[in-house]
Amino acid sequence: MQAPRAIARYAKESTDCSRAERRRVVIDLKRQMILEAAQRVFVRDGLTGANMRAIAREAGYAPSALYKYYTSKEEIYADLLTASLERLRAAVDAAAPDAADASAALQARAFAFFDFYMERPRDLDLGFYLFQGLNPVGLTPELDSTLNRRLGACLDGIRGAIRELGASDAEALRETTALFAHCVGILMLVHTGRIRMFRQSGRDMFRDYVGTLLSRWRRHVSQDVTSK
Amino acid sequence: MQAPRAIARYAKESTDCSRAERRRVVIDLKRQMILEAAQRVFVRDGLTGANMRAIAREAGYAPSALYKYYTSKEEIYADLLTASLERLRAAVDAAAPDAADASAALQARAFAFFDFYMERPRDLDLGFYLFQGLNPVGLTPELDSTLNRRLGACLDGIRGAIRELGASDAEALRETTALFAHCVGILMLVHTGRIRMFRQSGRDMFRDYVGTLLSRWRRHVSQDVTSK
Amino acid sequence: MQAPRAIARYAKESTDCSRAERRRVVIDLKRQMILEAAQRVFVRDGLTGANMRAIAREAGYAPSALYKYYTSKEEIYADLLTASLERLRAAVDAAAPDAADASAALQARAFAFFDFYMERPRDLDLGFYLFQGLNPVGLTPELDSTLNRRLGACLDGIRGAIRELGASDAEALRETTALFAHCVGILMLVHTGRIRMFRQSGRDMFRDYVGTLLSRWRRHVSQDVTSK
Amino acid sequence: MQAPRAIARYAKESTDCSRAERRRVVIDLKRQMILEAAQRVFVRDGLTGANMRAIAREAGYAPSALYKYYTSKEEIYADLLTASLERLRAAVDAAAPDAADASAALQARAFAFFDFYMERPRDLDLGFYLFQGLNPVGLTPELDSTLNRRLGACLDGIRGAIRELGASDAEALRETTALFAHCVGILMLVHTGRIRMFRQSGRDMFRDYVGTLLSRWRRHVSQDVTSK
DNA sequence: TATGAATGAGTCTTCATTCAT
DNA sequence: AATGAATGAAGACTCATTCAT
Repeated sequence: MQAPRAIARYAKESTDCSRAERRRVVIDLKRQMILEAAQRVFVRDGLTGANMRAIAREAGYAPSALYKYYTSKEEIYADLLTASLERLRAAVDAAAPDAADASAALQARAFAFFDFYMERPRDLDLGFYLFQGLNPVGLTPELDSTLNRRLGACLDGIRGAIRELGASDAEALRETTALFAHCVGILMLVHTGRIRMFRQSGRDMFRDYVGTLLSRWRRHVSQDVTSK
Repeated sequence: MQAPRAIARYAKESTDCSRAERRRVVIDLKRQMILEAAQRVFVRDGLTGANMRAIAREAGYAPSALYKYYTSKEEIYADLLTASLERLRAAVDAAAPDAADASAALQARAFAFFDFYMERPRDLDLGFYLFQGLNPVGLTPELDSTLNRRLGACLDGIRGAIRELGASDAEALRETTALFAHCVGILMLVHTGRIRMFRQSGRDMFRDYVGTLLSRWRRHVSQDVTSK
Repeated sequence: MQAPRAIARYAKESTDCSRAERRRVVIDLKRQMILEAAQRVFVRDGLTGANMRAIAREAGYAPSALYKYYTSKEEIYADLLTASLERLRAAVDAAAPDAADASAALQARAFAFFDFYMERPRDLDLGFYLFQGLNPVGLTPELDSTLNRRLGACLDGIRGAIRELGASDAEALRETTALFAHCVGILMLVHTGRIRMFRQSGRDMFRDYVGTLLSRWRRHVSQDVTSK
Repeated sequence: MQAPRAIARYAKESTDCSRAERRRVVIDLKRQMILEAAQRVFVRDGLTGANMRAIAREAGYAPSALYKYYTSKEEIYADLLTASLERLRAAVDAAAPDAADASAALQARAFAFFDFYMERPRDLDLGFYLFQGLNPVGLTPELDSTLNRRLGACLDGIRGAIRELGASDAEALRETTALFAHCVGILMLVHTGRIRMFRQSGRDMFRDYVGTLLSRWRRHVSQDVTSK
């Protein structure tokens, strides 16, 4: 599925045909295929079930072959999260491509974010595992900042929309952070099943929060308008 | 820490000196000490590092000796969380013993809750692990509902205060759940270090949230007053 | 507390009152009680389930207390088999107390033997375990010959009856051995469930064998008679 | 012993040299070698001593390496018994290839059976252990019936010979079962050393039994002849 | 006399990883 | 480029036994 795409990408992008370049592309392709296998295993068996054997089997490789493309399990996990964040960004960006109305854009993007994890508990797992449980070997400072940047990119659209609603840069950042935290909190509750104990709906709760957020800044906007 | 307390408890509570009673107390004490060792291992090495061998070593036992006091690893984990929730409850209850002012009580309790986990990231870990990752063997329905009840008890004071501010039962439950979620979300951000990326302070964020919550219901109260 | 009671019991049973003797009696009594507990555990849980913990629990002792009366698990097992063989002998002896008719006596005793093990698979287990699997520590030459003697005593009645049917000492021994072997073989088949595969009844097979044996020596008798 | 044979078998049987085929053969060979190591450990240390560590050591492997070839200890045990029964069948079949004379064939096969176990007490152990003590995990109904069939096959030749001597199907089955039981019983006596106590020779006893059996059915045959 | 505490050797099994080919 | 073979460290847990009290 992905492979032909990668080939296509290669055909398009690569004009020079140096041997090293070709090799690089093939390796990237294989890494991609391994990653997709890992993703399938992850979705199927979760964190505990996703071991090198299982990933290798799913990828059609012997376990040892994986080490040609990834130096450790942690590296695969890290790449998996990177890809996950990439998909998240795509989902959020796709939510409000033409941000005519800041308020609508904010809502659309926030829900895109929320729903992405709501529907993909394994991606949430992965994020938490990597962001906190990852082996020192795996979580290099470089990787950490890369992941940060990717996560930040996912939230940029939301922050932009809040700014458009009249918030300063600092305010927008604070609100975005709070929104992110609230989102994460609700997702944890849902994901661990604790939400049942409160007899609430995660999505309704998130809607409430976004509603409050919007009203806060819409009022602000009108006040601004009024004050002019 | 705990050991002297346990001894003190014994001295206070136990007036009869029956052998069985005495033995029970000693066993409880040892369980407590093992638990504390487990807690230390947990704090030092996290979830993955907290295996029976490490706990035994920390407690000064051979691994097999632990099984006199706990029938399985999961049981230790479960007790660890139970104790953690108990400490949490004590912290929250101690925060506003005489709830003269509902608003002040809410604030005090909410911050007690927040600060407890803020200062004890491993307790948070533990809660998440147990609430989601615990072995089917360990997380019996009974244990699950016990843990739920304990967590609920921690939040009861907060819910009560919100009700006193004029919220209905259902509203108070929703607000409490949202507060809990927000709290959890911020703690995750802090705990995973992601908060740095947003250049925010977790505690300030939480203060903001509680402030908004308070103003929402204080206004409500005054509206109530006005409407009368 | 215990002493007076023990003395009273002893006063009934024993006539000489030396301290050492008294102690001996008490120890034997306790050994007996432990043995009975072990027997119950054995019947309930089989060879694999019969560990020191279980035996101690059943006997109302702490595991370590057992070592005052038995120096090892193997010793308990050995005593268990000794007692089992004793019961077997009682059963066989009780089968034909007044051996008027040698043929009837043989039949009665043989079936007593067979049925004893037929109804008590655990005793069979025990016998095989001890006779073959016992730790070198447990199976001393003395014990071995004791067990042999006890087993021999169980078969004496049968051997005597065969002799009465006209067999010489050597012939009677050979026939008894063969009968014993046949009996053991059938019991193994029954006990392991293999008999089902042959769609036969263990008891019928044994009856056939005894029938053949009887006819062989009854004929012999009549031939003797005829030749006179 | 077996290894060269396995290689020879490969050389003979395998004309196609596909990689998979070759690999299959090597794996079979290694399994065979592990099996032989297990067999040696069994013979040396008996059932209780034959644990994975010991087998691995004997085979020149690390314990974990065995799991490439066998998924569990029980599987090794099962294979061991299967191979044992296979060797037994070969021994019995080789005993009277051209069954010209039913009486001679019966004798030859019966003794082949008897001698096989007489010379290999551990195979007997193994059989009993597996047929009764095997873990539920290991003794699946399929395995059970396979083992039954293999054991049955070993006795088919004997049963056939008895039938040729004039017994009906049912009679032949009964006699075969009885012969098997007798054989097992004697072997147990020999194997546990109890036979010494009776001062008999196991082989002589078995000869007697077979003699009686033969005379019973030979007479039958002549009676048949006479009645014609 | 009996106990509770504790141990250490042992059980099977899993898994990430290495290395010669 | 890929593999199969193999490893070693680690996992939880059991059990007979010892010893101070």
